[in-house]
Amino acid sequence: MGAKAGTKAAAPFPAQEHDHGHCATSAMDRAAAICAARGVRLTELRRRVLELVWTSHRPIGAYDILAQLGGPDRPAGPPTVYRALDFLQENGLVHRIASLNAYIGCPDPGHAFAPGIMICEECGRAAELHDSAADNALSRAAAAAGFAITRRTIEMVGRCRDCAAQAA
Amino acid sequence: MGAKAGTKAAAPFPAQEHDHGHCATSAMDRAAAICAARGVRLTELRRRVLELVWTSHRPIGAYDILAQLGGPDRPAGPPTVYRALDFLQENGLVHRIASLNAYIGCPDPGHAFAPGIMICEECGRAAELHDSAADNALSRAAAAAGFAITRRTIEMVGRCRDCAAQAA
DNA sequence: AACCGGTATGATACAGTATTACAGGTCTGA
DNA sequence: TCAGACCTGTAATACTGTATCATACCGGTT
Ligand SMILES: [Zn+2]
Ligand SMILES: [Zn+2]
Ligand SMILES: [Zn+2]
Ligand SMILES: [Zn+2]
Repeated sequence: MGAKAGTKAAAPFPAQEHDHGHCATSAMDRAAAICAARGVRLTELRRRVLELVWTSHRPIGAYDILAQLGGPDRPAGPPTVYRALDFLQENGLVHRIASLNAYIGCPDPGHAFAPGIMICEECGRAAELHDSAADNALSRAAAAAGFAITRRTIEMVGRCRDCAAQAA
Repeated sequence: MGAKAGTKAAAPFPAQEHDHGHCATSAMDRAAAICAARGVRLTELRRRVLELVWTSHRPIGAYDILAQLGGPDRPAGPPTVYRALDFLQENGLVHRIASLNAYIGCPDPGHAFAPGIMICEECGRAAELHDSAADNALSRAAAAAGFAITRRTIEMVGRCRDCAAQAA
């Protein structure tokens, strides 16, 4: 049951045993295309940071990225990674997760509205949730309180389908 | 549509010119009642921290509280205020706002589910939003993705009714 | 080629937020 | 009273993010 989905709605959490190399390379391809279309530069540094974000489906902290950027011998400075992350966020290629102080690659850059983020406390993976019914309900409720939303953050912690199945 | 609300739904943002002393003292009264009912101790330190949180409807940072706890001469240590804030959160008396690293007093302790938080970028005030339709829509959408929510964070930045009226 | 403005990166220092570890104090019930 | 749980103080440290200034790169112009 669950996903009745008239829409294609790519499975939010990928299968446990998937070809993650494909996730990563296709994310890099999409990023290159988007940057080209926007006329912004996906430099070597930004590419490396994005690759590090995409090493798994688990959110990664800025300082974890930092530690892997220059090797243990020649560490980079914090601004280096924060600037790259800012660039990637501005172009919708990564999302920041406020409740974790961490970053996750966006599997579908270009979506208009900020997605909800589901975080599995079992396996540590995070995935996006897009649902117009929930968006609309929230907007309506805020509007009823006289509040006009300009940005929002929705982060959910819980248990993903795979981990629930494994526990049973 | 929107808030059909069979519930009373107190106005989320208080009027600009309200008797805020009343907000604060009634919050302290509710806190005392809740702690008594739960058999936990609302100590002097915890009471002072809660009062500082309630000095306005604007979220306040832990270090702002810290600075006001012992005067500028004898500042308290960070664990002092963090422990008090942890206690207040556990008992539902304050909420943490992840996107601001700040804390806000809960005007209605005891509500079962975590509220959404509306943050006005104009006046800086924050208020809770409770809406069962939005809650349900989000829960349904997550369930459709096979995700079971145990905690959630919903934070909205925008413009409150008062500030919108003032701008017009 | 030499120049130039805009953009990106490097490097250092610092600010802001939160936790760990340990010691000492206070309350409460047996 | 005494033991044990709970609460607070203090110091040190870890984690997260910015400010500042200097240098390097890139693309277009002369
Ligand atoms: Zn993958
Ligand atoms: Zn999981
Ligand atoms: Zn008030
Ligand atoms: Zn406002």
